Parts: sequence; structure tokens; C-alpha cells
Amino acid sequence: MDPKYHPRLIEPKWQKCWNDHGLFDADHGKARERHYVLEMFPYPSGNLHMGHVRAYVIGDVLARYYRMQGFDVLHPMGWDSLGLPAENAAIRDGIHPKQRTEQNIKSVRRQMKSLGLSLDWSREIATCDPSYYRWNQWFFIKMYERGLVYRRTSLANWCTGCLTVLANEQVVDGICERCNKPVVQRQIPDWAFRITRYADELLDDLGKLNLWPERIVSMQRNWIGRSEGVELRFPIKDNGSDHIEIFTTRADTVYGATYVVLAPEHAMVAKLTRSEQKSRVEAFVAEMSKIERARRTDAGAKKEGVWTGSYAINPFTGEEIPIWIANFVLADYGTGAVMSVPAHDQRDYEFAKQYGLPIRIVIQPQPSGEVEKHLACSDLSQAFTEDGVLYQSEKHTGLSSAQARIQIAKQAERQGIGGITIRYHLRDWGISRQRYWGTPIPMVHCEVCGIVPVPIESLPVLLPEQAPITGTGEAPLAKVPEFVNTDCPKCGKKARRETDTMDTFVDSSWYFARYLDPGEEDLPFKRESADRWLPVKIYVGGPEHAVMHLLYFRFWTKVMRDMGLVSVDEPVERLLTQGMVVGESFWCESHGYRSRDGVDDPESSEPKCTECGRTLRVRLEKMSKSKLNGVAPESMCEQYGADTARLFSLFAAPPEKDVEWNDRAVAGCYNFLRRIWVFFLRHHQRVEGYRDFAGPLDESGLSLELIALHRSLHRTIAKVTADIEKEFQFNTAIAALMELLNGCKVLDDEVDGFAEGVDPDRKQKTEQLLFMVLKNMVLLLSPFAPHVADELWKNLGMSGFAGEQPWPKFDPQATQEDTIQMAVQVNGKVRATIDVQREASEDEIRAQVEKNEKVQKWLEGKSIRRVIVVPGRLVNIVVG
RNA sequence: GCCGGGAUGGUGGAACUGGUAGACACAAGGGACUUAAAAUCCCUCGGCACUGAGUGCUGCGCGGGUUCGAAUCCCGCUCCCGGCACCA
Repeated sequence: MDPKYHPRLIEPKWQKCWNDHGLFDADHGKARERHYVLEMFPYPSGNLHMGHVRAYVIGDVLARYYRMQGFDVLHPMGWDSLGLPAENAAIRDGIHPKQRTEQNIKSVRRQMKSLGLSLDWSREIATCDPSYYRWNQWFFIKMYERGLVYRRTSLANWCTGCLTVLANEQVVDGICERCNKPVVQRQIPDWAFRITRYADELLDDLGKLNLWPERIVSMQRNWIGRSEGVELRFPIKDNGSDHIEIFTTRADTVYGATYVVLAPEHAMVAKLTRSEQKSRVEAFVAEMSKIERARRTDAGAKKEGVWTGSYAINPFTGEEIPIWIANFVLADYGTGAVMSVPAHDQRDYEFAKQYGLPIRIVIQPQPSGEVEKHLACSDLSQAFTEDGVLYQSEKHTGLSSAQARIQIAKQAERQGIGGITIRYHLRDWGISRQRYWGTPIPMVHCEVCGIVPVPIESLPVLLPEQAPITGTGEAPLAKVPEFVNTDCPKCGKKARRETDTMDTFVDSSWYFARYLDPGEEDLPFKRESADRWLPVKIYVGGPEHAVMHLLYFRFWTKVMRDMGLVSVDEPVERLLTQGMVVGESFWCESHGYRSRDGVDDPESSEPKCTECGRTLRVRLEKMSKSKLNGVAPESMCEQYGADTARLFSLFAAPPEKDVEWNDRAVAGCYNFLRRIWVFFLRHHQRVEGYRDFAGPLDESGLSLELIALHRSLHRTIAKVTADIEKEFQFNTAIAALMELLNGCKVLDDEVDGFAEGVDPDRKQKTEQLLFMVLKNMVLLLSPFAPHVADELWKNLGMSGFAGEQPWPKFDPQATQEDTIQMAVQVNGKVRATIDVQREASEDEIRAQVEKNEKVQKWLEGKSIRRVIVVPGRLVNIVVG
């Protein structure tokens, strides 16, 4: 055994060895119970960062642990390799996306392997491979047949930076989440998935996800944004047949609706505009279309609008009320039209004040003295938006808001002018992208037949090798005549192919199922494989995918279920969203982000820029290249080894929390592995004769310290098992292993004593204990630090791999102490501790407590009122 | 504003169904070894007070409550983080 711990020597060796033995291939024993462990697959961007490392190591520990627990584990990896970054890079430096992607995959795969991840590489997939994306096309056509895909011309989010259409989910505060440029509204024809058809189920089934983090569930609920309300038709004055449809959640305020407002984009605007208002309305509409969504929808923006010149009739009061258009009404929510109740809606209130529209109070706070206060105040300073009691609302007056909403909805239904409706914030998923590096949409536009899907048997529609990638916003595929020009599959006449490609979220919506049968040619995957492996038992990834990816992922699963491909309702049983890896960033006013090398004394409280001497702003930020605060996993592996990198990313914090990268603490983890190494170095030869010893250990004749160590061993097994299994508390599991090692010092001392000659029976038992400690320590360590574990396993003279061994079991008997330390409290404060026999009765404990001098001191001159004995824990004496 | 999550030493973090707060690690201080440094090993380490092995008080964001006993349960606040938001 090498006297020094050299991770760089042992790690590549074992990685190769595992690979040669196909140790991590799934489906070894078909009879065993199965466990599908999945981490979100990466976009192959050339280099892994620490965030990836953390996610993959977490998943890897679980995969290795479950294997040792006897499960048949599927732990695959692949590449989310279509998408904008490769295309943008191609525009920048002229390398074809395919070439770049292949290089990157190679490099990232190598980095993953050097982390010792226990992946089944025989199932590797890449979404840019036609054998993958043909199934995107297959799904697209199947979904088209089911009415889940449709062509629409709609207001789309047009990114002024990427020059392409974005999904709602990709727009954050009116800004493109990718390039940070403004997003504007444009009428663009595109393809969309009807995810809204599943809105209810996506919402309801959140209730089944009880092993998902609450905040993710809550974010999804928020995003789906179900609201129950009433749709009402407001007839238009002097036009008997026409009406405006509005949506409201506050039908109880309908008697206070004193005007109607439409979104500027509303289809009826032109029809409703009277000639005398025409110029003003048109100018306003034109102006609005120019304003980017960010400013339009900013809550702080000034309310603006114009009157159309027309009137509607409030169907409940019969009053004529003016029809306006305004910036604060959105075309794509509800019906794009609202009834305005200025007394009870803050936006309507502000608008009414500004344009002198009537305000009528129809809700009173509560039937108390406060009513008068409100009513007396004819000019409200703001809207009263809470529920209350109806006022001046004809026969509904006096009802509570809740009651009134039901009554008014019923009345509307009876009169045939509306009824209860449910609206969602969730919109259909627009998937058309005017980009090259994506899945071609398998549709043909024929002048005779219209839109015709490509027949399933002619899939895949291959992405042409070359296309002019200019980034100008027009679909690159439209400029490739060989691609565009085709024959209509229906009539055979000349036709044109669709030239948009699919959003890459399509790829990641079902990849988890492709791993089941990556080579399958007739279907995306086999039903029997799906039944064998799904749902995914544990899915690990970053919380940044809480909304988009996970929602689409769930949607797709439900669609696949309805297509008869899978039998599960939800793709993932348990979700683990790991925290970010953050690092200290240094920012200089004049030189921007500075690397540590560009900082004078990074440890001080006021670090200075080496260029200009300015005091730098210090922050903890997600590690990134641009912020120069990252640590590359590769250099980490070179310096300390993969095992240390793995250990640190698990030990620094519980998995859901952010971890701050700390070089010193990393060294601490390295030190732990080194100390284990030294411990084995010292003892491994001594246990040569005990390789078959499987316990139980006879403790008689052993010193109390050694018995304590034996107990500690069993407790550690119990603790590590529970920590992994129950809560994924890898940090405390590793702490327990450190504690065990710390406790092993007694073995060193004991063994030192052997030189002077010792009772052979005692020596044998000690060596048996030593062996059990060494063996189990390796096995417990192996999911976390697999390379060093296998090296130590070999040095112990054991055969096979540590990771193939059954997970250690503990003996509950052996975890029990004969004497237990109990705390003695007097009036709830700890005053003494006593040692009692484990089986001691309450009376015996009381007797012992009474004898205790320290306790007596506190009882002096007081009378005992009550004594509480919590077996095995403490005694509390209540005195007065 | 709405929805979620959180607050424990100098730091990252432990603490089973309410039961000895601060495991484990980092940093810091002291010591051993060494010509010296590094490395390694050992000791101390929430705060305050007292001459001491020690003892007492105090301490889990703040204020109340329940309880023999609260970091943990309940009520009321403060602050921080994440998400959503002119969504009618």
C-alpha cells in the first residue's frame, strides 16, 4: 500500500476498471426491484461547472447507494445538445454547430468520467442526433392528430436581440431571459401545443407530488394561475346583436361598473370606434404596439386610454356606460376586456380619476360603524378592494360578496348573458423558433391541400447539413431550397416545408423515457420498459427549472399516458432541487469583475483593485465565467482529486441550500480522506486473517473504549443509512463518518500495546473489531468517495468492488449502551448528569438522583412537587 | 400586494416524535516536533462574571403564550431570500 494518498494515481485506474466491468449498466438482474435515478441532462457547453458537479454527485451517491441496497439502478446521462448557444457561437466564430457540439460533448463526457460518476454510458443520448429528434417529430405529428398541436397567428413575444419568437416562460419582465434584450409584441404565425387543455390536471396533480419541495409546487401552482370568475356579456348600445364579453373575478361589484375597457389589440376596437374618435384611437393603438411589453405591463406605469365614442349597456343596471381602450388591459388574459368598477378596483379607480369617469360605491366594508365612514367619504382616496356587503345593488343589496358572486353568476346564466368560467394564467406553449439548430417541424404547406403532416414513415425530416446562419431572425431553413421544396405528401404537387424549428424544451420534455430504449426504432421507447422503470424515483436538478422544464415535462407525460405509451400520471416521484454553488465575486467600478489575482488581499474586509486601488464590491454570486468567481471542476480534480470534490460538494451544506465555495474547507475534506488513508496504512496488514469475519463480535474482555467504538460503528451505520435514505442529508452522513474515524484513535493505542505481549483472546477480538471497522468504513464511504474506497477495499485484500457489496447492516443490540448518561434538571435547568443502567427502573433512577450531591444542593430547603422521568434522557425535578 | 422558504457561535452548519443547544468542519488562539518554515500532531474555542479543577448567570431574529421542560408547538411582529404580479 502506497504510504501516501495519491488521488491522481488511483482515480483514473478505478474509473477504467469500473468501465471495463460494465459495473453501472442497468438491467443486470431483471428480477430485482428497480430504481431510476436521474439528473437533469446538461447543455454541453464545453466545460462543466461546479453547479453541475453538485447535481451529478448528489444523484451519483443515491445511485451507488441504491445499488448497494440491492436495487437494479438505472442512472443514465445524455446531452441537451440543440439550441441557441451553439448557433450563436457559430455566428460568432464560424464553427458549425454540429462540429462544436460534438467537441463539447466529448470534453464534458471526459470531465464527467473523471468525477467517477456511476453512469450507464451504454444508454447515452444526444438530442441533436436524428435518431433522437425524429421522435420529437413523431410526437409532434401524433399530437397534431390529437388536436394538441395547432397553427395560429398570434401576438408573439419577439425578442429584439435573438430575433426570434420566445415562449412566455422565456420572457422575464419583458426581457429575454437569454440575451437580456427587450421583447416586443408582433403578429406572427407559429405552432403551439395546447398545454392549456391539461391546465386543470397539471394543477390538481400537484397534490400528488408530496415528495416535491413545497416551493416548486407553489411556483407551478402560481404559474398555472387558476382563477374562477364570471364571464358577462355587455350589449353595445345602438347595435342590438353585438356585445362585449368581459371576464371578472368580482361579479359582486357589477352594479358599480361604470365603464368598459378593451385592450388596444382587442378585435372589436375598430368596429366600436366612432368616426369622431377615430384619429385619436388609431394613434393610441399605434403607439401601444410600439411599446415593449416590459413597459406596458409595468405595474407602476401611468394609466392611459382613449374613449372609442361608443357605449355599452351594463346588463344589471341597464345603464349606458362608455367603452374605452387603455394600456393596462391585456389582450391575452381573460377576454381582453374588463368591466371597470372604480370604487373597488385600484386600477379602475386611478383611470376613472384621471379621465373623470363616475365612481359608484357598491360594496360596504362590513355591517358596522365603519360603513358610514366609507359611504360618507364620497371621494375615496383609493379603491376599496376587499370583500364586504353589497350596497345599492338592487335585490342583491345586503348579500356578502361571496354570496353575491354566486347569485349574480346564476342570474347571468338564467338570462343567457354569461356564467361561471375558469381562467388560467398558463398560456398555450408556442414552440416555433426561427432558428437553425433545432428539430425541423415536420409539416408541409401545400397550396392545394393546406397544411399536411409529413407521413410518419418518412421521418425524420433531417436538418440540412448547411444553412445560412445569420441571426437576422428569418428562419435559416427557408434559405435552403433543397430543404424547402418538396412534394405534398397528399396530392404530390409542389409544396413547401415548414422552416421553423422546435423550441428545445421539447427535447427535454421526454428524454427521460428515451433512456429506457435508446436504440429503439419503431417507437420512442417500449411500453414494457416504461412499465418497468417509470416513474423516475428521484430527479435531481436546479430550481431554475421549476416552472418551464418541469411543467412541460409533466405535460408531456400526461400526453404520453393518453397516447397509451406510459401508465404513469407524473414523471417523477421525488424531486431534489439542489442549491447553487456560489463564490465570492469582486467588482471594481472602473475595471468590472476582478479575478482573485486582480485583487489586493482578497481576505481583507476592504479588498482593493490591483489596477486602480479602488475598494471592491464583494458579493456571493453564482459561480460563473463572466463574474470570474468560479472554480473549474477540472482544476479541482487535478489538485485534490474527484473524491475530495465530491465530498466537499456534499459536506458543505444540505443539498437544497446554496454552498459557498471555500478552498480551506475543501482542503479539510481532502484531509479527512488522507487521515482515513493513514489509518488503513497502519492497520490493513493486521487484519489479513480476518477477511471472512462477519461478526457478531464477542465484546467480553474488551476495554470499555473498544466496546464504545464497536457501538459507535453500529451507530454510524445506522446514522449514515438513515441520513441518505430519509432526507438526503449527506452532510451529516459524512460528519458521522468523520466522527467514527476520530473515535478510532483508541484502536491505535490498543494496538500499540500489543508489542508488550497481550492476552491472545483479547488480541483476536480487537483485531476482529479492527477489521469490522475498516471494512464497514470503506463501504459507508464508497458512495461518497468511490475511488479511494475501492483502493482501500483492495488493500484490505477484499475481492470485487466496494460498490458491489451489500450495504452494511447494523445490529440494533450493538448500538445500545449498558449505562446511559441522563441529565438531571431542577425546574427545567440541567444541574447534574448521572450514569444509570439501561434497564434501570424509574424508582432506581429516582434513588440515584436523590443520592447525587449536586442535585441535593439545589433541593435544599425546597419541597419536591413533581418528578418527571423521561427514560433514557433526563429527569426533571420540580420544586417549589 | 399575493404565494412559498428562511433567521442557531467569528464562518458553513448539527440537534430523533418538545427532553443535556452548538455534532462535524473551517477560521482563530495556545502548545509539541523542527536550526527555521511548511507539513503533521495535541489542547482551547457562544457571551458575561468570579482567584481556581470549577461554579453561576445568560444565549437559537424580536415580543408574548402553552408546557415540568420550547431552536422545535401556538399567537403577534421584524428582517432576509426565491417566485408571481396593471391577470381584471
